[in-house]
Amino acid sequence: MNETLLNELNEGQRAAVEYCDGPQLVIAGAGSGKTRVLTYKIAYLLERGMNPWNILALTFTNKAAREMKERIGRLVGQERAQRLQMGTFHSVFARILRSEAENIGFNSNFTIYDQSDSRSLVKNIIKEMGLDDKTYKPASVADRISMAKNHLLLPQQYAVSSWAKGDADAKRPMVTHIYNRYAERCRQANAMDFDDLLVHTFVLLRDHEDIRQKYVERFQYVLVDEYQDTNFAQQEIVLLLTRERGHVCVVGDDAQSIYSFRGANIDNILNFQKMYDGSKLYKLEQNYRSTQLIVQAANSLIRKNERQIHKDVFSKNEEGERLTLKPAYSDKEEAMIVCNDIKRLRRQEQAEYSDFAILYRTNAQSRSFEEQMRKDGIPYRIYGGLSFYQRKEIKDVIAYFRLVANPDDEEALRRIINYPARGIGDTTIGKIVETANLHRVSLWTVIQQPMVFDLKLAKGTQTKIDAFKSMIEGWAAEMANEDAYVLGHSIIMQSGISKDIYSSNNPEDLSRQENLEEFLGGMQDFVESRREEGREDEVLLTDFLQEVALLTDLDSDTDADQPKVSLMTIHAAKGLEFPTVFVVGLEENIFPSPMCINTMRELEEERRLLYVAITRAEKHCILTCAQNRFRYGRMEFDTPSRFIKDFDPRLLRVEGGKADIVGKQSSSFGSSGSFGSPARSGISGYSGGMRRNVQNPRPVATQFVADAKPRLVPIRHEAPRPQSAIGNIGLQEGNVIEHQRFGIGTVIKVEGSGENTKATVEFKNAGIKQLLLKFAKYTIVK
DNA sequence: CACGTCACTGTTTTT
DNA sequence: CAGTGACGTG
Repeated sequence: MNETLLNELNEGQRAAVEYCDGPQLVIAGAGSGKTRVLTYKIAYLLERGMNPWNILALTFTNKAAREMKERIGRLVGQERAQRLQMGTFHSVFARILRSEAENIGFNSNFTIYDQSDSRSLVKNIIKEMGLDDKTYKPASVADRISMAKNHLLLPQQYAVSSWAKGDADAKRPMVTHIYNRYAERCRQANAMDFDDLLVHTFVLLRDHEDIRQKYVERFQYVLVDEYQDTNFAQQEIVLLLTRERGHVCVVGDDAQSIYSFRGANIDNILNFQKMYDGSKLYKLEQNYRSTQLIVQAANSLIRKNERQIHKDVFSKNEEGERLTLKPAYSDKEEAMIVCNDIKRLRRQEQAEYSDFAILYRTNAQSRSFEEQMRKDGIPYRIYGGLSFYQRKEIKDVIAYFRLVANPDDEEALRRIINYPARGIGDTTIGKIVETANLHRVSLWTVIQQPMVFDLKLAKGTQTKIDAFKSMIEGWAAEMANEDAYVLGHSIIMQSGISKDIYSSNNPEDLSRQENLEEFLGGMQDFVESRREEGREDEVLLTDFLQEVALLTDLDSDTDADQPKVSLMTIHAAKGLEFPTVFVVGLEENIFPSPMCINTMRELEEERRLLYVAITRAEKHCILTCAQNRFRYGRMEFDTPSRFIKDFDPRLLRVEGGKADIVGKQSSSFGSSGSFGSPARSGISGYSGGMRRNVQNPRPVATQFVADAKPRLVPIRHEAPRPQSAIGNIGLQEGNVIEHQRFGIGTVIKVEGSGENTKATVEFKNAGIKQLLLKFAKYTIVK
């Protein structure tokens, strides 16, 4: 088995897979089979006898983890693969923090604040402190706090650090106090933000040697994917887990480090070898993805960067064609050019719509393409942007859930205490907040015992609050008995949300109704899936919330519909590949982003971003730029991006004879490669809760079915199972089934008997699943 | 306290 | 052009 496995790798990959005795850095050029090395390495470790639960693999997205698990499962069997410890830093450590919560003064039901919760809390604090929100812009302050946490600077340390000095110089001396208050408020609310998941993990492991030992013991081998995009906190956590044994393998490509705005530090990968004594470096340089000319063009671009680990990425695929730059007069024309190319290539090369991706720097750029594609009848799917879970009606519902699970959750409480309107207004909330702050307790504590905290309210108001309080308490009491779907349904009905949303039929409300039903359907799926997987005891509202908090819509990708053109930001395209890639909006003021042109470091990151975009392409890579663009509600003039001159002009064809756009050789600040350059610093699991149509933030014309009278999905009290009870008799290997949600799949294995019969099924689109037949809803096709 | 209107402002990427 | 906040009215 070992041999077969290794034979499918090239020499460099194989060497990287086989070395397991010490710290290891794998620099994997774009398209060089990075994921392949990781999956085979894990399979190799398993084959050598390591237990799957002793292997920790940290990925950048949940989706990547899921896919990798799946691929490993094909190599070594699904049962073993399922027991691997695999996920994002955030999801893996959130789980650990829940089980260790008491050790750091939290309750295991803690809420995870998303970015908008954080910002809103920061904003409230700024207001309460009487600071001017022009000097203290909530978003920037929140970002700064986030950045501090990524560097493991706790409030006390922050206060005496160079950061606080910097704030003082910038006439914002109070940031440190805001940070301090923010941390206290999170604690009172039994809440952690995304960054806290890392900070608290670090503190937990640092301050509790016994606990650290426990996890060192558990995670005998640690692998980190996309290491170039880890931040200081993540680096330190990995170090705490691996420093003795040194069984750590990090994989990444410094040329693809594009998340510094999130605290990612390219030095992590550049300095890995200094951090771990005796570490070995492996380089993967053969690109299997793209044609030669695409690889060469990408190389010519990235050469202009100063800070990088040298490598020679090459391709032995066909030579292919040069990059093409297609200048347009306007953003509108840009969209037309792209759509026409899609139609043309589809005809010429019998390509599917799913073979195309349109990549842009900012989400806002998707608009003109959407419009054009709708006009042309081209099916498309937008990734990212305003996700399903960020929509108002969904966030409202989730806020109720959150409050029921964790009544101390301040942001959830503020959000819904008066939604739907129940006569508890700003004045009242202000009083509650004031009292809570005075006594350093949560808002809920005050509401529960108004006398104790001397909260004075009008009688009428007090009655309303009491009603609200008992409503929440009522649900909380049911939380352990009812599954998430049943409880969620009654919350939506009883809270008045459904009444509010279903009271009118204007188009906006109609779409809110659909979203709500979608969401409820997703909860139902969640509960049923877990039952089918034999996890009957993990179907509660708290389980659902934990799932949902860290889910992004990139994760819910399983819809098997027709092929569609993909539209997304370049950041979201990391790790993906497409036969044809359009990189659009190559203009100054967009790409590089005007926010990122002040330092060499920033500019180099923008250039890496373009590098990432280009290297997503397998066969065709087409760049576009527009001369005029509709922005801020007016037409604006743009010039072509400076990066265009960075390409070797022999590798870039400009359409329409505007050859002057490309450079003869490197020029100007930022594109200086070997010439004198300006001063620089240094050297320089469950597969997707919402499985349906959770995408496009703006309605897509085609998909709105005229459902005469949309109404809340009627509740089912007892999961009906006759269908499957009949169905599973005689189900055996090789059968093809059609599952209610997963679609068509082939039965690979049937085990157990009677009540507990379990089948392993490989679905065409949903991957491999284990189903408890008692609950599964399917019919046998063959 | 709720709701409507008006003016302003700010625009990057996301676990 | 949106999304937000301030302000006034019912």
